[in-house]
Amino acid sequence: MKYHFNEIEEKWQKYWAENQTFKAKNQSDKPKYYVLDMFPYPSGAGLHVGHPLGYIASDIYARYKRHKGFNVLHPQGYDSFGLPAEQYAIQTGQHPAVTTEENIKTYRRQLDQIGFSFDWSREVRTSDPNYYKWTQWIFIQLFNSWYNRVSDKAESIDTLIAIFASEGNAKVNAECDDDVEVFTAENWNSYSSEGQQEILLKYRLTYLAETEVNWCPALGTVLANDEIVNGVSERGGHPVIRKKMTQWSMRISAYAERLLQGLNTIDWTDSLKESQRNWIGKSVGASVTFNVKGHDAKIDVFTTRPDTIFGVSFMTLAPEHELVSQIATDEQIDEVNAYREATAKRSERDRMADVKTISGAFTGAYAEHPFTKAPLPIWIGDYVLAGYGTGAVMSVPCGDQRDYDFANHFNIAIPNIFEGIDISEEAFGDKDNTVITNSDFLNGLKYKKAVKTAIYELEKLGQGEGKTNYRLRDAVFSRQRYWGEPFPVYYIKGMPQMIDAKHLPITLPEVEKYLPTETGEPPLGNAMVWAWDTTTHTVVDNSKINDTSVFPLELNTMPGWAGSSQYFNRYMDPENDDEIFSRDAINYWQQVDLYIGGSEHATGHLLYSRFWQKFMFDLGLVPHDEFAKKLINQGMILGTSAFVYRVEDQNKFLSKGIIGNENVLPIHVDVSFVNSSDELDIDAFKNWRPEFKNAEFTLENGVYKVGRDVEKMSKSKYNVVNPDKIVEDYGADSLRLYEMFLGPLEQYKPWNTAGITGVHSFLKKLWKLYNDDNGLKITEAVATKDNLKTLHKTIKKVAEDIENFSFNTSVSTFMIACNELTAQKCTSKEILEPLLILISPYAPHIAEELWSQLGHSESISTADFPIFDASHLVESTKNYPISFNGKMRFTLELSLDLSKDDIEAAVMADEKTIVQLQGREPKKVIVVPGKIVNIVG
RNA sequence: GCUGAAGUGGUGGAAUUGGUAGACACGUUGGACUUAAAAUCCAAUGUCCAUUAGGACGUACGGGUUCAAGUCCCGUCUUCAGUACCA
Repeated sequence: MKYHFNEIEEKWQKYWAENQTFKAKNQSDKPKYYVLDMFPYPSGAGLHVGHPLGYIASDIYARYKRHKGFNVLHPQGYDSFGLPAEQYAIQTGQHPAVTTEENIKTYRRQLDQIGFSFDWSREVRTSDPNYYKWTQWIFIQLFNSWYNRVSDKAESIDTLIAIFASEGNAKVNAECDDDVEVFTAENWNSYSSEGQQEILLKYRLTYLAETEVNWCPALGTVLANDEIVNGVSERGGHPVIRKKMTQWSMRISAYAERLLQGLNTIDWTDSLKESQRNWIGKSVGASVTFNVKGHDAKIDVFTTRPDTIFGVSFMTLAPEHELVSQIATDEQIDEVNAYREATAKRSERDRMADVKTISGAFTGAYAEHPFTKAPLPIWIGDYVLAGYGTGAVMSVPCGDQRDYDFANHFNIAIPNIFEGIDISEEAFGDKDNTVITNSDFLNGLKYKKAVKTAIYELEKLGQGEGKTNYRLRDAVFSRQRYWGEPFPVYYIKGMPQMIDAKHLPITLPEVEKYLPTETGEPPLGNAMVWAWDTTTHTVVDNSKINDTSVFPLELNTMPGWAGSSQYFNRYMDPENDDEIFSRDAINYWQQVDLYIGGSEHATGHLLYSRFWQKFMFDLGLVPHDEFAKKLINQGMILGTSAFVYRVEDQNKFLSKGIIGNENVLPIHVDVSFVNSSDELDIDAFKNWRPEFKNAEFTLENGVYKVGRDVEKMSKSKYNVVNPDKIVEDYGADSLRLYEMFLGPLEQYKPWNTAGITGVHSFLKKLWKLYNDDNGLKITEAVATKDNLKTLHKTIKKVAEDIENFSFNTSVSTFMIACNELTAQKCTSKEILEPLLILISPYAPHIAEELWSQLGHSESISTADFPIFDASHLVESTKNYPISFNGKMRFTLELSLDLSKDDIEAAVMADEKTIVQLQGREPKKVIVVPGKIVNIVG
């Protein structure tokens, strides 16, 4: 019988689906294990060979864990809200739900043909109302919570209201807006309901506030910081400007310290943890208050170097700083305004690109040094960012290069406070190797002591205190889009009200157009039925709005990360209509044991999810405040693009090797037109596009050679390789093995279809090990010593590889085992049966087929992983004399229960001692004459 | 600039973590089978010297530790990724 992979794979995929082989139960005698993939956004282009890489790895691990006796949860779903479906809808009028459904079908077909062991009965889709009901529910929980710094966790807003009503807010230590005023219990009780709501909004974990946001005019929406790359939008690369808008925000900053500390408790990659640490951006220092001369105004600054307080010679404010217009003098106001306008016009990108040019303006005002009372000129400059710290700095030119350059440029004094340091050329930024001088009470102190002393003195003066600052900003949660979760929010007199959770979900309304309205409202402004009736608790026609019982609903929708911030918990109990998940389900599955996904989500999804998980932990909903114990970043599979070279202004193409001094333009050409020797199929190319129909080619050695380059796989680069084709030609098992064989999981590596013949011929050889022309050739023959050795070294290596996620090397191990057993003419069932179990996580279809041929009626996935027996690896005693540097050296490979002392004694007695074999694991003893150097193993 | 990862044949990559560098695969070359091609199988394949036997060199570069270094230490260079006027 021949290896008909297409038939075999179809057969077993059908079998798995019909028998629900991989359905996980929410209780079991077995230990649980939760393996999760980052769920995909179902794009219209379908999957390319790069997408399944992580899924294959997690599938291998999940199948391995099943063999190892675990009850494995391995679900999959779709992150199905998002921009592309909406933009397609804008262009075509097609409802995003329709395109999304189509795309999901394609994805599902493509995923199924690779043979994943997903439990599809637990599928979730973020755009499904039964799912986003719970996204809305969490939003309501966040709205109804505040962050108590004393207990260091989120608490119900009711506890805060009780405190306000009994003692006011003076003693409350909460994470809240900066501008809350102090009030007493009497004040509170005298406020109107709206007044109270307005105050509470400043404390809630999700709040409505006028914030400066990243506005992308081309996309017509705001973006979170992590959605902006190099000053342009991550999607589409459109310019982004700063704009003030009223938006929902998430008070993630309340969790900054816990998000930072939590990193120490989870097994995630160092680079990813480092990214999150940088994003959170903790810095320890002090806040210092400077009085402005002749004004009531005070300037608060944050500094990490309070020890350099006597080196301050001026102040710099961000141009956008709110004090600027107040304090600028009449003489300077024109210059100041001109400068502010000039910087406002510059886009984020310009400002980032142009960091070398020093610019600024003098406000004419002076601040007062807290200790010396000396006047300090107040400048504005765009090197100070409005969005970081307080948007103002105390400038210490001798200790900070930017302040130094600014002072130099505008001829401001540069006092030196570092003993014996020359600052005539540049600032001195090193904090550890000097002593402070010219600094009154700090004279003679070193950095650490000076910082403490400075903070102590500032506190005594009431003009400063020790402070920790975080770069992490609150996350904007409103998007001016159609295809996202609607907020469960309506407005009474402009104040947001939550819809009671029992009336969820609030489903997306139908709209005629997916664009913003003519008045600039978000797309939901086009909806005709989008008002909340508080008597019937239903969404009703807008015309019924009367501001007594029917009110307008929120027009924004939630951002892409809303739906992905809790999906991993929902998989535990996805059908539950009464709760987000049952207590039993979460207590059973606890948290994700292994999460595999791309590192591009480091500061987005992975940070927001940790935030929501911690919040849900505070509410007592989940047993762990980290959602994923271990996380692995799979690398990306890159495409190998091909180029043809067109002579400038002509329809002539030069083969790669003969390009001389001509000006040629490289053009991406579809990789399917090129063979493995980089030769172009000229006819296919000519038929590709009309403009190439009459193209002329200059060949080398009779062929046209293309150029090659490794790039990200993308439609526009014509380097996409479709897994459908690979599965058709070589089978899913070959695809799975080859993706693993390509290299280490975490690494970025180029795809090269040519190499797949290696793993494919391995599968054919494997098949032949079990079958010949007469059918199955397995016998009950007793395994030979060599057979057993091959099997057990394979068991050992494969188990180690899977535990270490070194899937690439196990593929080699299988090939070696297969070759060895073929050479040994092994037909023994005793060997070949366990071998199948080893291979089945990697190549499940062929393993299932051969397994059933061996007479099993149950799926191979129910089989136990073979047990490793080291005794089969034991060699007869060997004694290798190796000449080294004129000395004799021995490497004894042995297996023994002898202690190190026994070996030592034996070797010391006689250099050529042969130690009798007695035990299990082989050991290697490195010996030089008279001395044991090392015992390995 | 800072942070992190990495640098091994023509190529993708192994190397039990200090113990025979280049496993395994692709590619290339030669051979077998075939009318022929495909498929399959066999052999060779780090570089240099040598007819052979064999020898020398070799893991980005320069030093060091060690009986022993791709692996550890110091310095230099290069590449990739993230981040960036963060006070």
